[in-house]
Amino acid sequence: MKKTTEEEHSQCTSILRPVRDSLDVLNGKWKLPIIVSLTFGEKRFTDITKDVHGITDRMLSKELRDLEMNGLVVRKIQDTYPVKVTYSLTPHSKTLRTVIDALRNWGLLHRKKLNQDCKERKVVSKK
Amino acid sequence: MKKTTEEEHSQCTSILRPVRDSLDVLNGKWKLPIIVSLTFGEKRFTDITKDVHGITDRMLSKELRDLEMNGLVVRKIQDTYPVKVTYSLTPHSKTLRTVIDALRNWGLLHRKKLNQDCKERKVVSKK
DNA sequence: GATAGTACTATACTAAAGTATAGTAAGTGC
DNA sequence: GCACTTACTATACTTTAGTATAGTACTATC
Repeated sequence: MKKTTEEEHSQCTSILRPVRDSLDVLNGKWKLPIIVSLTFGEKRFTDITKDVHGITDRMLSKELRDLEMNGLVVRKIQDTYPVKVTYSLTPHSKTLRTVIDALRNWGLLHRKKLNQDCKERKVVSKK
Repeated sequence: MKKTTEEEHSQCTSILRPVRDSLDVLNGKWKLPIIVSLTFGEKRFTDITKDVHGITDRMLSKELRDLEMNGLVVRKIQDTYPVKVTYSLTPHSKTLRTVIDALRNWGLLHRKKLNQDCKERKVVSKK
């Protein structure tokens, strides 16, 4: 095996830095799913809970606050009676589209792979 | 605001399912950085720690085991004296390239955005 | 013989993420 | 007046992620 060069190492960190910046903002089980839900237009609190199966009110409340602070989600209060609260994406969070598409495609690929491996194992065990 | 239609909801879950499949495998602070490090060829334990700043031995050990179980990393033991252990990507984990590229680009964009917002705030505060 | 490197594991801990359950203050519909 | 909805918050808890520090068994090198 060849030794890791200085060049290679600095090339590596030039990828790692922005990747970790992204992960810092998007980490956890819920943030991206919430954003996916909001790509279909502005939604109310309970509408999001219906899309994102399994999330609790507490988590959704917390994650929406986080996303708002990071400039990825806007909270709007319409002062009708009763008060309506809606959440929507910012232009900035719409640039996450490519990330979501990539994760989606890879998720599909990964599941396919798992099924394939599973089949192969069955064939082997029949011998 | 228009009501969420059934159609929209099922379209949403068709994206959400694979995205969450991906997140289940890739979650946490370290897995993707480790994979990025290994995209530059097979590496030894300490080489990875040098790339991925801040990771502890314990975490790297655990995450490599996780990745191996998920078929994303291969562990090879060369029975030379002393024993050499190397880690490398599988063909399957190489398909993560698009995910990594997307996260990298978004990370760069996000940092740019933060700097911009920071400047604007400075201008405002000068008034 | 001392020091350093490799590839870890062990132990103990903190912090963050996530879950479960309940409650509230407002209004709507019957 | 009663059940129901909306948009949450509060409290308490468990689980997972991550950190800190030390140790081991081996070899290599000075």
